Amino acid sequence: MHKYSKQTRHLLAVDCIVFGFDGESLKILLIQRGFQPEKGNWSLMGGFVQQNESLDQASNRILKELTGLDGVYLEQLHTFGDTSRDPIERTISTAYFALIDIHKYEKQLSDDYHAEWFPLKNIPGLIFDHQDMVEAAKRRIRYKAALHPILFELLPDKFTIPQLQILYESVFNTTIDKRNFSKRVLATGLLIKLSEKDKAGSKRGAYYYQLNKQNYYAKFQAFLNFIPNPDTLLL
Amino acid sequence: MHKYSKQTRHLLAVDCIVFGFDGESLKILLIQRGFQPEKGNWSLMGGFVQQNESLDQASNRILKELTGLDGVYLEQLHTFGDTSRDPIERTISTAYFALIDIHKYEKQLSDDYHAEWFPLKNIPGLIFDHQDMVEAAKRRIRYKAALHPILFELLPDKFTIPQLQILYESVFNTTIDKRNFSKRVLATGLLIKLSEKDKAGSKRGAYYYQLNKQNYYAKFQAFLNFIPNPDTLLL
DNA sequence: ATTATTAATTGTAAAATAAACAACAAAAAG
DNA sequence: CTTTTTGTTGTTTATTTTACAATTAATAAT
Repeated sequence: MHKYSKQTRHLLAVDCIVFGFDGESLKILLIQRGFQPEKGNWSLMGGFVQQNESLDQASNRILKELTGLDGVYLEQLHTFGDTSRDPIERTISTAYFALIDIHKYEKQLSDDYHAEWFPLKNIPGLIFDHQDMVEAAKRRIRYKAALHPILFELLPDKFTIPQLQILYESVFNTTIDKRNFSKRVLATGLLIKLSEKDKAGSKRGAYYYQLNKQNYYAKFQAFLNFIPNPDTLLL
Repeated sequence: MHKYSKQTRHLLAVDCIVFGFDGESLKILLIQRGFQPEKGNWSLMGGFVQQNESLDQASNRILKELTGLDGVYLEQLHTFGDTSRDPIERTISTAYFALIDIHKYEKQLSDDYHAEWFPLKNIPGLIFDHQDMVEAAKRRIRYKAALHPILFELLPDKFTIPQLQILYESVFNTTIDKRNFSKRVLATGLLIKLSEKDKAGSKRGAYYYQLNKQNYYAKFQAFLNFIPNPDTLLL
């Protein structure tokens, strides 16, 4: 039942870039495409948008179907609409990126699905324009993480400050002074110190911290660096 | 010739939020929708994506068809994909935002087209989810302008520092100290002082400035505030 | 011609923030 | 008990940001 009867209709897809952190480096999740063309080649998790679902619903559904991941941080990135991006038939694709705690789903991913993690610095050739999507996602995650505390989504519920620092250093490909880093993150008021220690990484052990969820939401938007007195802004 | 033969096809639209600045307040451009449903009601500039054009091409074409605007700053904002956003038939729409010098096109817009400028603080009811799109565009322009010098796109080729300040103050809905503001913008190295003055706004007259295009592109990406030593980053 | 008015231009001191820098503590291994 | 390894903490300096007001240039008014 086409009401706008004269208009062309298009194929619409969703592709998901899933970031994970294993304590050493930032990785993304890839699968081998299960159908022609490019069957067997590495690909992002993608699929077509159905008639009765929103883009957000489609991205969640596709991610779950292909990896089992559910209820994770998922955010729309960009829509890729070049006419020849899919050589078979024109398809517009909206890319989403996800941030997950890599260990939380490790077993599930390798047992039930055939997804594999690849370090960002060593990504195989990807189908179509998926390489562009990954690049855009890398830029976005850096951009956003420079202003908002989203990287906590990549860590387990309990984490240590050295772990957090390694994460930041690997996302931004830099090194940060230990003293200044911990001063800085503790000053945000986002962390709650636990009495328990993580003994895995060192002899002495490092204290676990948890996110203060309340402050997390409250401070998520505090970022306008260029503008003086951001508190006086009517947002 | 449908190669992915089993898949549903969708209507795809593009909607453009055009921002302009008249020296006093930030405004957006609206038109009265020319066809049913909602004919005659205020709407963003929108249209359907054709088979043989990319999204970027579609947004440029639609903007030109409906307003005559060509070659302006246009950037993809977000894709709105709720199933019921268009009550007639499901349509996914990718929103773009544009920044233009309002005076440059003032006559053209009112003579040849029936577009009208509305101050951001006084926008009429809009069709469909266009209000959401405008809100998202406002957030994006603030976000981006806090980090990148995009607001210059809203000004004429020659502008004065007081004009620039009013623009920033109106985008961020705040007030800024004159001395600190001019120190700050001049320190960016983005401005070239001209010998000519603008006598319109005051008796004394304010010097015109121009953008230093080279520095503009070079410094556009300099923003990573959270991260120390951004120069050492491998981008 | 003098004075009044208006908006543009410019500098400095104080405060806040960020950067540089190293010693000590805790626990395990030997 | 000594060594080794990694976690934790503080101070000084430099840089950046903020707060704050007098002067200048031009026109308008008398």
